[in-house]
Amino acid sequence: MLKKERHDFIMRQINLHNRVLTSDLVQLLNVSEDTIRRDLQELSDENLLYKVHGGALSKSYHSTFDDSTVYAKEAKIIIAKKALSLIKDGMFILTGGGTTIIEMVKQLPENLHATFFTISPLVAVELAKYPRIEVILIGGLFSKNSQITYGGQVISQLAEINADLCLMGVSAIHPSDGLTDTDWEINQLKKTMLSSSKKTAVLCISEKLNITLRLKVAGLEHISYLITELAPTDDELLDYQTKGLEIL
Amino acid sequence: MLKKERHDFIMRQINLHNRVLTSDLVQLLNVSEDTIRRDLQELSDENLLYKVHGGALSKSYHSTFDDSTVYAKEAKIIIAKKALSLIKDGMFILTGGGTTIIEMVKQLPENLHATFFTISPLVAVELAKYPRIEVILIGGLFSKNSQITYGGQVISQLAEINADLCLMGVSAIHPSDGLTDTDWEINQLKKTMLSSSKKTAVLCISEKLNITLRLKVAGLEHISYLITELAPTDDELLDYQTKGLEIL
DNA sequence: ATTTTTATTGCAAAAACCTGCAAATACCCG
DNA sequence: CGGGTATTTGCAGGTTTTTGCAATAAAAAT
Repeated sequence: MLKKERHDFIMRQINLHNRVLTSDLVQLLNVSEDTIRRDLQELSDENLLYKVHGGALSKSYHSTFDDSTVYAKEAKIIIAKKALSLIKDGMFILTGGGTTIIEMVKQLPENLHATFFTISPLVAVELAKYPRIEVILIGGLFSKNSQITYGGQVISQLAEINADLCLMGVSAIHPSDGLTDTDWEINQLKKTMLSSSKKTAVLCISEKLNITLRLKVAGLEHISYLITELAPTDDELLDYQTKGLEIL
Repeated sequence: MLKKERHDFIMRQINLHNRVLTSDLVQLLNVSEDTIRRDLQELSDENLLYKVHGGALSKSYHSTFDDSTVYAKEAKIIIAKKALSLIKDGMFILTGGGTTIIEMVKQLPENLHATFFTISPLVAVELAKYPRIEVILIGGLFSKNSQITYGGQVISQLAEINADLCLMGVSAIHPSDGLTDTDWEINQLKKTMLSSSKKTAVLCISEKLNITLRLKVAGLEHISYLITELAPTDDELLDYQTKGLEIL
């Protein structure tokens, strides 16, 4: 293998996973550690990556996407980890958009083998980093605010899907009012997503609990799992425990 | 064996495998290393391949990702500005993916009023920043390599569109061989895009000129505009000027 | 504090490269 | 046809690049 090809390979790995380990590259490329280290050094000299002990990191990831930009990131990672327990190899999974979902996607196990349907381009891009995941992006009008596709075309495509699990972020959830939202289009969309999946998990940080908005999406009886960053026994979740959904 | 034949052989190897090793060529062509080296040097001088230590690489196989580098970014901005002259208020525009297209989108006038169809989530996200642009993301299978949607669903949706203008990046273009590519799915896609638009503009940095890849997308007669970073009168473009397309 | 892992440095062998040169071949023109 | 010129090719040599190894330093991990 030519050196330039090795460099390209390394950069591809970095762009894909945002990081790369020296030891992995040694195996993958079948050369000595020294060679890899020198490659990383050269790429680092060219400002293409950020070299650290043990490997290298994507430059863009660390300069532009600062951790602080994602609100409540800690909480979202906890939620993501819980959601993972619902995901099994071979599943058909439908996801919405939103930062919580994206955070979850980033936590997926490297070798998960599954099929994802999504209405979020950003989720699709994240999912594409996993070699064994098949990604189907549902197209249609693109919403500037929520960065997801919506509208009749999306809904009619969703209607044809029958997923094992739907992972959905929400704007508001309430013990008796259920899921609610403010945007009519998004509302329609979420209803359709619910009916296109055998089970639905709602991912939601605790500050969205006990809020009711204008438009009703669905009652809690249509939700299978509620996932927050709190312990399932937390006081704040008491009111939800009797509603027939499983709290993670 | 004649020198020209050797050159052709080498170019075939390159177009086929995207790379070639000096040592392999020595064996295959049964000549000395020096001869091969000289051949590669000459082909490199003619801008037909990319010479590296140990062999040579296809120029089109410049791995897609290098956004932190300013690699050809200047050129892409020039291209983008030229492309803008084709875009008018009220148009229906179809775009592919790729860094050149994204760069172009970033240069759009703030208040452009138009409808964009795209198969690239990243392009959609960029377009969504413009308040008066309507964005329709065409959904389907999502390609991990090229970060665009593809497959039957995309094609059948494209078939229903009739855009005023199609803006397309390319892998390779050649005066007589026209547009070519390496991936069959992408190939199908591009063909459909061409037939879904009244006019087509090809955006392409000059290093992709005069390259032929395995699969034919379309002859130059199906292209309306060729946009590179070079002046329309540049020598490198001479061969294209007689082909009935407009060079910007 | 000790062990393990990862980095750095210098070195040497192998591979690839370049330059100049000369033999062989092809080409041109009277 | 034949002599002169130009091109092509392989070779000899010296140079550069690449790569793995060993010894040592530095950083994590325990």
